[in-house]
Amino acid sequence: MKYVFLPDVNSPDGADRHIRLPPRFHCARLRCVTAKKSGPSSDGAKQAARKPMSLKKLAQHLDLSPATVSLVINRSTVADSIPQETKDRIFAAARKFKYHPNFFARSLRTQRSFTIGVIVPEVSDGYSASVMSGVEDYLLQEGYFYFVASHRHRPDLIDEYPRMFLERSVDGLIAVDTPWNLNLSVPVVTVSGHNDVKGVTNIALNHQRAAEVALKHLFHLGHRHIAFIKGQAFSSDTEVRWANIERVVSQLGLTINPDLVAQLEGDLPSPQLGYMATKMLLASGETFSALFAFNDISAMGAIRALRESGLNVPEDVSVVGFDDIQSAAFQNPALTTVRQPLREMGRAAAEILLKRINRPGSTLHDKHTVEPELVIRETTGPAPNGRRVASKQRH
Amino acid sequence: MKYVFLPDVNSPDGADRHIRLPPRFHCARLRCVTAKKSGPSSDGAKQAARKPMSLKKLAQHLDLSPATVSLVINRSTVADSIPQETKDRIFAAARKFKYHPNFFARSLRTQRSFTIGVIVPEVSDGYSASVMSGVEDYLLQEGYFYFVASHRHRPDLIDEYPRMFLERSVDGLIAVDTPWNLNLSVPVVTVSGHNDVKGVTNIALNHQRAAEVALKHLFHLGHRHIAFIKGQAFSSDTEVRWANIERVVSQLGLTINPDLVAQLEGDLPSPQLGYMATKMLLASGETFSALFAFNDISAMGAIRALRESGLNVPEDVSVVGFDDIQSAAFQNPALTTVRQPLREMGRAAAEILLKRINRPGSTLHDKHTVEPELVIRETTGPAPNGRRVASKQRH
DNA sequence: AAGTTTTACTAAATCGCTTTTCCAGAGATT
DNA sequence: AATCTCTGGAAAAGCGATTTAGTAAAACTT
Repeated sequence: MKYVFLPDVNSPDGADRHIRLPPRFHCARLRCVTAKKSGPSSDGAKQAARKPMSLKKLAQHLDLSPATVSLVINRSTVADSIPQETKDRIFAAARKFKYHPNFFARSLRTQRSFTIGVIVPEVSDGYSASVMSGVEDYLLQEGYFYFVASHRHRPDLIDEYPRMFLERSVDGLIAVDTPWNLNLSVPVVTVSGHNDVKGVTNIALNHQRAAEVALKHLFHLGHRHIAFIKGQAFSSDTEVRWANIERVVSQLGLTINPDLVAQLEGDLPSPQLGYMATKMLLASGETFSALFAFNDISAMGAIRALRESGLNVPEDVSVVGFDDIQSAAFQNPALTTVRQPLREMGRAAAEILLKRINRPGSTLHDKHTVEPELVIRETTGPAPNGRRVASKQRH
Repeated sequence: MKYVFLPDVNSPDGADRHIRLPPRFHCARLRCVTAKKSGPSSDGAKQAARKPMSLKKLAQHLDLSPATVSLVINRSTVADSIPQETKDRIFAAARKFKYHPNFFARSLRTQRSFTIGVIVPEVSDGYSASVMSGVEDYLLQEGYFYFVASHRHRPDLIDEYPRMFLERSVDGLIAVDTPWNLNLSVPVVTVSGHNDVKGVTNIALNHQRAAEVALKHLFHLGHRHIAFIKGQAFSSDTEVRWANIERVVSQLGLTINPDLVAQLEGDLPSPQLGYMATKMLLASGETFSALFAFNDISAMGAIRALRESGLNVPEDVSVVGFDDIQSAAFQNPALTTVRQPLREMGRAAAEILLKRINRPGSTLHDKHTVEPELVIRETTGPAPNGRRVASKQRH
């Protein structure tokens, strides 16, 4: 991706890094003005014929000062002394002329944009999209809009986008599943944040509980040899989730066989990664009757790999996914998985963020925990009686 | 969802419909000012210590006028006569003080926001998300940001959101799979738009070709009795796609059995809809060896319904989906489907939109067609020899 | 030497709104 | 009668840029 720099012809290298302008800003304006001068409504008849109503013109028409009109429209307490009749006149005129306050003028004045920035790994992956859906829900309801940017795990973009958001004067930021260590001048909320940054609230799953529900479910079904697919290093949850798995495994009196732990490698949002990890698991020659994948996508790949090795799911191997993305339910067989309430997490993020923006003084917790839920579908079943379990057919 | 109205205490009913403000705008400001006055940096030490550098202060520091600094920074041709040395000084100071032009001030002046609005049925569904991914790609690259709003097929929101976007002074709009009949003052591009609106470019699939590749594929595999799942009435593609299917079917010398046509009902983004449609198809008692679904999601539900009736895919019934959303490839068996290049469609939409915004005079085509691609995976196979074909087991 | 360009800038007018401060007149109170 | 308090507004100072229209001095022409 190309950055948004101006054509950098003469200035010393990097001199304008802090002055990033939208490209061709100046030129665009020039063109616009020129066009207007050359012919007010020559051919571009589509453009709004007359300029939109402004406060000043409205006031003029009403024979009042802009101040009065503004105060009334904004329902300032200062306008309490204005008689209802005048107020009615003002509202009527506003409606008649379809008056809308200019957003930029008002934001310029008030230093508030009612806009927040959302940064995600990739808009089109199910995880981010579900979170965003919740974020949007709350924000629009509260009169805020939001910008989205996908960093695709590129460290430079993870740095750049928040900066660009700030240049656009967002009132706050939400970072979803994104490494975060910036300390910005606006409130920030992370969803499944990686690091604990002071002052930013993190919306996180109760990972202890997540590991428990998944592993106890498998345990109760009789599984004792469980394989694992760990997440990539860049994913926020990898570490904490693994720590909790280890804890719960030992609580159950089991041990983790290091040969039955595979790791996702690479940044594709594709089951391919889980497929390859599972191939490695199978190649280890170790036996297992259950597999706990890092996420639903990798679980799907895992199932495919198992099938190809002649193993049935769940008869021979049970598989548990993580997240409960939409397509988890649509699998054949439908995926048993640990549901993260992604939508609610997004909603909570938005809610907490707005609270911080609008009540800067309020006591803030830097953690907000949500509970997972085991969704038992069709990929888990009783452990086979020690007979047919996964292991490479080494004749 | 609640609308973004101000508490409407005194004004005549509806009087402020045209004056929608972000909620609590006035109050928020008041609070902010009050807080500042009561103690400049009392406890909220987190807030930016000093105000960000402004053009005026920068100019003052440089002993130049704001005009000069602005001209240099914007690389106006008017600044051509300024000696390089002075320019260097300006850039150096800008960098030193981390000067960023205030976005609102500049937008207020230039009437450009470098922001566009995107309206989709729902952010978290795979279709919209893929398109958005392409849109984002191009927009961010060009220095634009975008707002997103999901209308969830609510007619009031389909009306309201574009209006709200305009109040925010977006430079243009993209509507994805959304009924559209507004004629706005800014350029609009639709993706899979329903209606032809004059002046708006529609990015559409070559549906003729889509029907051809899918049906010819099935035809060549020997399928002669094909069932169909039609889309919901609210979906943009339903009509045109169906018309093309009819055409291609007759070109192939086949006929459509009305009993083998089911329609998706309801607005869930869930395979449930396809499942039910398929149940109806099976209940009709008519035989079919192939099913062409309206989209991948419904195809997934269809496969489940077929399985439950003891029919294997693709041995007994071949299934073709539509869209090629991400999870299509992750199915077991992986879904054969007609791929819409959603990401590219989004990218094209953004590109065309920006072209319109920046070159209002340029000749515009109100259609941009993209080509589908048949992705043959595992849900289609040769037609069974007239023996085992789908039909309800009516003993 | 006078006129013309060029160079190197600046003044000032917006853009459209918010919000504090002020003010004149009317009515109420002492 | 003098003072005080409401009423009903208006003036004006910004917010932070962009951009047109100059302008004084220097350099160059003729």
